[in-house]
Amino acid sequence: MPITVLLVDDEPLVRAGLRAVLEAQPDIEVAGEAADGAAVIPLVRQLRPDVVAMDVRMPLMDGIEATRAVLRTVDDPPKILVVTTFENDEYVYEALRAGADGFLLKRARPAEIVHAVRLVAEGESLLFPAAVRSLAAEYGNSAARTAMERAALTEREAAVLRLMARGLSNSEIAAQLFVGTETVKTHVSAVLAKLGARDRTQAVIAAYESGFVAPA
Amino acid sequence: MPITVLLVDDEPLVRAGLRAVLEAQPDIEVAGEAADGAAVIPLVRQLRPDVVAMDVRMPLMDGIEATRAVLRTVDDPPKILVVTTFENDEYVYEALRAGADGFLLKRARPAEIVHAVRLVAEGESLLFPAAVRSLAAEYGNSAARTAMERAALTEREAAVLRLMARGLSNSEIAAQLFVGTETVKTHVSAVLAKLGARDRTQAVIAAYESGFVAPA
DNA sequence: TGACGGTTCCCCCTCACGGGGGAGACGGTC
DNA sequence: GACCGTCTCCCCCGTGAGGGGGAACCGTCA
Repeated sequence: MPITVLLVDDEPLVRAGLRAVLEAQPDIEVAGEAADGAAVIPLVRQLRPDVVAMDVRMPLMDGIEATRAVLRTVDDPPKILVVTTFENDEYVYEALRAGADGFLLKRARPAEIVHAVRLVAEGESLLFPAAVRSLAAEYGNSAARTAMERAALTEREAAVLRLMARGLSNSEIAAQLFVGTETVKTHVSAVLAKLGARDRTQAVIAAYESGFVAPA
Repeated sequence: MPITVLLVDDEPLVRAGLRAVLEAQPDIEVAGEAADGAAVIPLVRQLRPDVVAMDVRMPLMDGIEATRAVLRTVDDPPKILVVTTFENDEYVYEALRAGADGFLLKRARPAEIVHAVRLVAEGESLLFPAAVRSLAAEYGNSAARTAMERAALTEREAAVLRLMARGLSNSEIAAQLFVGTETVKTHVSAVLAKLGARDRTQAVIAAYESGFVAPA
């Protein structure tokens, strides 16, 4: 029998995208959709999906509260796959602490999305960002890796570095993280100091060389 | 004949969503997709779409620059529909100033999305407030590679880019190549223009993503 | 209670960066 | 000869980046 999935996202476009990607698979079936966390519980009770693909950032009730609510009030709850746009979204960590089984980046390729759904359906839990990071680091060169490990970046600094490595300016990073540009500058300075980099270009190079971010 | 649309968004999920929504209409046809602004111009020339649905926030070349580039370099250009998550996204206003014909919120309902495409295709421009979102780069993004291939850097420009990708400043590159810093600046500007990069950091990212330089 | 690290934001300051021009020298091609 | 691309260098100019301070809030932990 197919894996049944409930899609929860406030953007119809994202729901349509997930539906298109998942329904192309013979073993996966989209059982229903919801536009907000508040609608999830009755739908889960009614449809009893195997997996809930849940956006973290939603109006009214976000993915964290919705995750908690589902796990608390439903017997034999579905696996919860948290969907997010940003790496290192602190909402994701909260959702994982709340009991979600894995997370999924919206920029993932269709094949990766399908893979993630199958994995959580089978009871595997997807790697935490930290695990992914250390895994990736094993493939980097050891000098850069140890530099990066010694760096011991905070969550916020790591998030800023990731966005730097995507070519974003300080003000763009600020918009992404919902903070002021002065705050971003503080984090950027901390990253540069910890990595021994003179400017953001050198920091991005270090990120690539250490495997902190990976090319194609 | 159907309205042909080119989708430009860095998130595969959003592209899939737009495609699903638009292709459900008999009079609309998705001619192609691109993950980054840098890939838009050749695709527009090749496919000659009626409408380009373009995300504003993209790595390497954002929707604003891409809009400018298309309008400047293509004869009989397509209508450009800017796609965004946030209302009041200053990027959207910039894109409209750059010559975009309308904008569209990602959280719009499918019917509204279809309506917007039909309207701009007919030559109407729509300017009601709304928004979308999206960001992030597709791993293994072919846009960077093709951008690099199309770039056709001269020997000198390639040499400068290699040194940029080692973290050298303009004056250090100048010393390394035994030329003046003004000369280096000229080459750097040429590299940025050819790669569609906004600054040296984005150029270095493109160099890594395209395999022009490889991590250790 | 107090210390501390992390996050947020503010000030002032300097300067390398990158865009906009222009220009001369060289070598090929038509 | 005229033309074009490449490489070299020059000017002015605005701004984003980054350093050096300081400060407030919060949770943790001793």
